[in-house]
Amino acid sequence: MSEKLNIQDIARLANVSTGTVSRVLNNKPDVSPATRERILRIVEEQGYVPSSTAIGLVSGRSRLISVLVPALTWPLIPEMMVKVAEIVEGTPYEIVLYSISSSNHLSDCGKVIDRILATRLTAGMLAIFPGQSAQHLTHLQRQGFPVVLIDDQHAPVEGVPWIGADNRGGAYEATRYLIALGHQRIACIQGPMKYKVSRDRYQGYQDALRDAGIPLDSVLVLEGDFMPSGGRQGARELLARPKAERPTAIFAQSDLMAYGVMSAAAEFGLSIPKDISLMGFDDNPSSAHMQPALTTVQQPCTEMGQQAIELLLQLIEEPHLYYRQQPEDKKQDLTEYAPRIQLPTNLMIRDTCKKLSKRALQTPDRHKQAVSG
Amino acid sequence: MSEKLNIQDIARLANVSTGTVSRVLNNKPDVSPATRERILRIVEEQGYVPSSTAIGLVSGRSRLISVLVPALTWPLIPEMMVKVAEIVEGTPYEIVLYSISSSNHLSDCGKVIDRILATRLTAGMLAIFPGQSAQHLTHLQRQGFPVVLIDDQHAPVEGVPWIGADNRGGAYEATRYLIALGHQRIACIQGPMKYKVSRDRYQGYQDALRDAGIPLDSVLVLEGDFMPSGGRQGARELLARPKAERPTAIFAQSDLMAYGVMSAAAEFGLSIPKDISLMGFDDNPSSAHMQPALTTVQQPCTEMGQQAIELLLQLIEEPHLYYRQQPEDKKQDLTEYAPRIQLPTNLMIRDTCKKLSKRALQTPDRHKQAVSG
DNA sequence: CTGTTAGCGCCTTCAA
DNA sequence: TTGAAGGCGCTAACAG
Repeated sequence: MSEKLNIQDIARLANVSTGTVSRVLNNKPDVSPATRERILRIVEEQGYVPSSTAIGLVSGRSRLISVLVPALTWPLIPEMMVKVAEIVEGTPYEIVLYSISSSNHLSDCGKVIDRILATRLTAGMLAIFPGQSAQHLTHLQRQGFPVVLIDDQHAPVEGVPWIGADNRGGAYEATRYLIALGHQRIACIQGPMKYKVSRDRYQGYQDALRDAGIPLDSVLVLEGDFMPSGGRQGARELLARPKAERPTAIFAQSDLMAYGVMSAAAEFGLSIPKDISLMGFDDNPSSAHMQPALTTVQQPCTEMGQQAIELLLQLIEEPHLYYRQQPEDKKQDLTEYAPRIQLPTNLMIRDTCKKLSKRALQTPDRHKQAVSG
Repeated sequence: MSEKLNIQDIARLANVSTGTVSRVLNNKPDVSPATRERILRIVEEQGYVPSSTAIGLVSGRSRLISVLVPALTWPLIPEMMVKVAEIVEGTPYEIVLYSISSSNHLSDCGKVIDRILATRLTAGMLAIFPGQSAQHLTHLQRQGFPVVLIDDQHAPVEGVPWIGADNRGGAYEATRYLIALGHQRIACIQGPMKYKVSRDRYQGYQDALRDAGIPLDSVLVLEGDFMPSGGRQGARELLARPKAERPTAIFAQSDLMAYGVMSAAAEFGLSIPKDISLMGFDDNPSSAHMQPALTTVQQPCTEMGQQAIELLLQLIEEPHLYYRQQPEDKKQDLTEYAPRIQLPTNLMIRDTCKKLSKRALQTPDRHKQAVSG
């Protein structure tokens, strides 16, 4: 127990060779039941656990999985990690955590990734919201190193398995809900439009308006930064307008921005949802605890984490299901089999959206009602 | 680049033996500058990175560090992890994440820990808020496996390095602040008293009242569960009382419970801080975004993470600084050198506490003013 | 200064 | 069904 024992010690104790012990440990056939039994008993008694390092060296495969995350403090990352960790725990694998903090400049980030590949310490990688690093990752994949991406900033890349949320659908549903509540002047505070996620959510917003026959009013669309300050700033701009030009609802494309909207509303002495309705996006854990509780679109964090890690494990364990050996090319090809999984979001109706009273409805066209989607 | 090359390939390319390459790689002396230069160049050119697995096997030491965390979704854990990850990134070590989810029953947890020790996959362990598992950990430490604890549920154990926050001091300062604002009827919604953290915070509350000459009123002290529902329930009980018996301030011993208090206040149509002041504890990231922004006691997450991981790295790299070989005993002893580090908290004054208007002051004794601490 | 050799703990042929 | 032997990639003596 105290002094670490090795396979030879077990072999000696069982009066067999190390080869036999190894076979038992790896559930290989061709071992007599009696011998197997005896060895197993001794292993148990001695609390022997094989050195994963040695196994890694000799077998050439690793039982470690890289998980690359942006700052752990970023909303929803912990939610995903919980599920990922839970699933990995049920396997012989362990998670090696690589955190791309903001302080790592891009160059470092590339180095980190190169090192991950070079050392071959891990058997594969799950990259969550890799941002700028996404490009480096496709490189890994092309070298035959299994990578799965959970991303929302970029469109899926050829050949790299990709998991994401249906941001367009979520925004569509959220906007449609606001419309159903009677809102027509619905402002949209976007994220940075360089990100696919922002464009997708904006698209959903646009589509819902269009399907309801509400003309898009560009003065109601502002670009934010996904952070509270961006939401606050956008809301201030919106709320400073004369009442007739003010939106009756604000759709903040992230919960953090919604928090900023709430504080701006307080500044203006406006009450949510009485004076103005508010919709968020993400469903950060704290959103349910806001006063009033934030109505928002829940990202399927758990499912994304689960799908992604299960896919990665499969890529690692059964690469033949996905990779094809290119006869004339030295590299492997996953192109045609790279899964793209887009998971549905979930509208969380809480207390920040209110049915618009009749008298507030004063737009010319209101002949259509949204039903599609 | 594509086919992984080993130290022999480099040796061949440089026309030297593997021994020499190894010496260069490990910065050993006794290599001619010219040779060293040449080898380094080739290593660089080829993008060669030694196999950490092989190094681990031959040297008997690991470059992996276990970090044991409760659910990553628990408040403040990500904040600590960020700093831990950042520091580890500057070392040759990597983080292996073990998440003790609530689904793991205690038995499993013990198994996880036993396995960590048995496989010797990692060189040491940082355990953050290990809860019930703390007992298993002392066991590890005793086997000569470096462990550092960040804990608040239990008193430091003999021989196990321990990092914590000054919960008593934080609660003392918070209570004193409320008193300075003129509050005398200050309710305290505690965490479960089986935890040291709850007792410590309660002690701080008590001490501050005592030092201010305010008698402790037990009807103002309720036990909660650190969760929003506990805070809500406690606040409902408090706020349902006739106004004269109601507290003028509530000290919730966690931010989550403070959120519950906020929702209870809203139910009662009470405004914070106009009608009642509220103090939290922890400073969850979202607390600054609450409406109104929550005044609370900030836990030194970053510092705790930093101190803990730096200590652990030192224990791993320079065990002689801490361990003494016991001549007659097979085990090592760290008892007398186990550091106990208690870090100060930080009062974050925001918008949920208000100076009590004079007319509300109607208690008999108000002769002392708190100044100690 | 540099090459050679013997393992680290294990798995995997190849014989027996 | 089992044992013996040869590495996996690297480091650490020990020679030269």
